[in-house]
Amino acid sequence: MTHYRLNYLNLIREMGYRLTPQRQIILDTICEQGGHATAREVYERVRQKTPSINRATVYRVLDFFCELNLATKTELNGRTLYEIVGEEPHHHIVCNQCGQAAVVPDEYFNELTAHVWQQHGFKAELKHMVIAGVCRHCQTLNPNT
Amino acid sequence: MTHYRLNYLNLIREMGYRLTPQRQIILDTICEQGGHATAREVYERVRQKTPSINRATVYRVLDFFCELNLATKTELNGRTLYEIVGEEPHHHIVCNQCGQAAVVPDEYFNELTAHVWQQHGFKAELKHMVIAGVCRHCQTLNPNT
DNA sequence: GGGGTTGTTGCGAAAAGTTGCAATAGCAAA
DNA sequence: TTTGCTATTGCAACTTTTCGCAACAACCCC
Ligand SMILES: [Mn+2]
Ligand SMILES: [Mn+2]
Ligand SMILES: [Zn+2]
Ligand SMILES: [Zn+2]
Repeated sequence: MTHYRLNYLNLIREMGYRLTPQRQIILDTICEQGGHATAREVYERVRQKTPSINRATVYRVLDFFCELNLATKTELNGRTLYEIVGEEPHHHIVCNQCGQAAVVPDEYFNELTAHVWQQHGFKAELKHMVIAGVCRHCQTLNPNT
Repeated sequence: MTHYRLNYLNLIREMGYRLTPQRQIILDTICEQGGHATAREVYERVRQKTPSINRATVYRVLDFFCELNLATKTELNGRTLYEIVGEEPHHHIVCNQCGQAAVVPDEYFNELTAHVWQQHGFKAELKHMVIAGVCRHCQTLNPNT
């Protein structure tokens, strides 16, 4: 949140990009929101503070943050969600039936990362994965299929 | 391809859904296309055969196929791609730098599936995952970062 | 502080994707 | 073959996302 703000703003300039007020406002907005937010939610909040900011700018800045690995963009339950990247990357399991989402740690992917590295020399950079399936609760409710 | 056609068409009816000409045409079109196809590509091809088919129908049928696990919908390199599901599920590794995509087998995900099962009682149903990262080639070209 | 370079923004319009609703047409049953 | 039920489609309007381009403004240098 506020903690990362300075680091992130510095990062932008260190990478040779310009630190515009739009980028600062949008960054702050995502941080305030906390957790996942849609482009629409970010835009609505942003325009309340600064109505002059254009919708296209919000989309472009969100993509820009993803490019810098400062945020992630993920499809979850049919919604496209943005989230600020913290120190520890995390991922989600999402139930196909009830839609409930839970967090899972990055370590679950260690073996997968090892496989693609050994077999393909591919350096996986897993940011914000979504694992679809059926949660414990829905399995007991619906023990067929 | 043609091989699956009958099975798929039967599946639709066995599940209690209606076998409409639109669904057959769209299924054939994805099969002909082979591999990944965007909604737009499918729509363009479909309308050449049968211009009366509406764009909304194409989107709805594509979603319908995904619902039945007859197809998958995946974001890859900024494009939303549909693909017919074959006997063996497969996944992809995609290079963030050059965009090259390769196929990886389902077994790479076995440990991940085991983790979420043991820790969360979650039954993962991995269909068509995309693992982002840097391919071998781009690593040698660009050994920084 | 003023000036030049060029990355970014706002704007308008187009493209992509979604939705509600009335008309159509599968398909099962008679 | 005909009939009835209702899932599915086409249509049109709507929302969401993208794009090209001219105007703007960070940032660097003097
Ligand atoms: Mn998350
Ligand atoms: Mn594929
Ligand atoms: Zn559930
Ligand atoms: Zn590459």
